[in-house]
Amino acid sequence: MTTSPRLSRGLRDLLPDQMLARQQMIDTIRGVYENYGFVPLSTPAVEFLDVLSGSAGAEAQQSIFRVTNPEHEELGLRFDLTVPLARVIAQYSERELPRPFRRYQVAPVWRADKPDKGRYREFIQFDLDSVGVVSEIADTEIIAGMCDTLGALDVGGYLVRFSSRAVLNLLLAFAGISAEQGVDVFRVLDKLDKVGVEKVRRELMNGYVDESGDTIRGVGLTSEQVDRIEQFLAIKSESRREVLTSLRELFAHVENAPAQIDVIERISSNLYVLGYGDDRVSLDLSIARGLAYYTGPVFEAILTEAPQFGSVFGGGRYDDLVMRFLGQSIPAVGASIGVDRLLAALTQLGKIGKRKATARVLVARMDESLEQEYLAMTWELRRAGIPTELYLGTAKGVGKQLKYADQYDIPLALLYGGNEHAEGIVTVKDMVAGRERAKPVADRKEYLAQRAGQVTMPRAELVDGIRRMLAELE
RNA sequence: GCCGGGGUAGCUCAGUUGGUCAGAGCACCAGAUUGUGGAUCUGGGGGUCGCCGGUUCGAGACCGGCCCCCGGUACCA
Repeated sequence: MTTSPRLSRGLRDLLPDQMLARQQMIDTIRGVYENYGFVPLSTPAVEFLDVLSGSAGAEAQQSIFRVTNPEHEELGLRFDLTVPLARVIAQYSERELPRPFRRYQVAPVWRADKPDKGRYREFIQFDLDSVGVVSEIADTEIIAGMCDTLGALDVGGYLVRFSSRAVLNLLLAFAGISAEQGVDVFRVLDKLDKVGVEKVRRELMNGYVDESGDTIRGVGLTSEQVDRIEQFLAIKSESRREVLTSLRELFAHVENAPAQIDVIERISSNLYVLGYGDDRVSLDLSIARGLAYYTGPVFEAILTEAPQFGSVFGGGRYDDLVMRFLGQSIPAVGASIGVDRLLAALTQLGKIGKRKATARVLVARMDESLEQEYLAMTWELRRAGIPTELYLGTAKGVGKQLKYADQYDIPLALLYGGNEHAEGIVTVKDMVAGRERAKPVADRKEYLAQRAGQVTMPRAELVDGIRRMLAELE
């Protein structure tokens, strides 16, 4: 009896073409973050359960993967990178980790949720956070970083929308809603994009029964309270300045409103100064974010060419997350990219290269007596920084080896047999040009005779010649 | 979690009232073609018909249970 090769649901392998796409994306993001001067951090996949659990609600607890160890400690796999960051901040002194601590982290996280389209139980997050900065310059920097990252990824159009939990708290005061109800209100408002105003209104009041027969429990607000929420949500403009003006008018009599609105005004103003205009960053008061732990500005980014993928990049300020470890709050603000979700979106938009190989050159082995020549040429190219694969399979024929290059999309094949050896030359075949030129040829003999896409060059000029050909392919 | 639709070759799928129904196309491999990936032709390998049980002389098909996938919906730190 053999073992059936399989994976538990929600888990997947990434084959080389998928890994190359993911790595390319991660490298681009890392480039932006390091350009901003953030530093990398790694934490273990496994944490103590109580460390993970603190900020999570009851249903969040359910989706933690439990882990056992020989000591029978209560452990789990991390479900995000923010909680481990909070642990690190609390655990290391300022001597070891001087503040502000600005770190990036790219790593897998695990959630034992029901898998869905594009949603797995293991996925990569790429986080960017500033810890220890009260000033909204840190928030500005995160939002700008989101813009620059999406720009560098060449995602096409994008829009970073931001709002503020503090402003939403003003709304609670304005509408006479208690803090406990506020949590539910934010959760429901977060669905606005997805389900529309009408359903949100009903869910905020008495609830309803949806098309599938499910009962949606209502929050229990009065009609007057919902009216006030709708007045707030009615503040919409492509101009951040206009939104701020309207907001000040609406909350003219709400206590503390000017100070909180000043915060987002400064962020907006900073962004204008840096050239992040209304076309890329919008002040959208309907942004709430599901997470309970946000305390200040919140933001999320959508792709304007693929809005159905929802928020691909989200974050906010969470000043109290370290509280439960240290008993005191430390200001923090950050954002997280759903790498796999964004990758899925970019793949669908056709913006991801479909590389299958890292090699740019395949050295074919055509004649056993020339074995060491093949080795020598391969290492010559490698030492010149040209990614090169020496064909290691058992096929003897050139045809098989070219087919191999074809299957892996290796653009150049180096052919060196007895003929080339005798003349002191090498033959290099451009696979793409070869394919194009062979297309109209129906006759086999003619096809073979034309040696499509091939050039020869002196053996001594191998490296320069290949380099030139690769440069032309770009 | 709930509603609906599915599961037959690597992929997409056909399979009649239960009785040569283990099939097609594509892909793959080999040969035609011993130094050329394409095209063409010829040949070939491949399946626990999702799993377990039941009905039947006989089940891919019918019945029951389970698993998984897809669409919708809910949840999502």
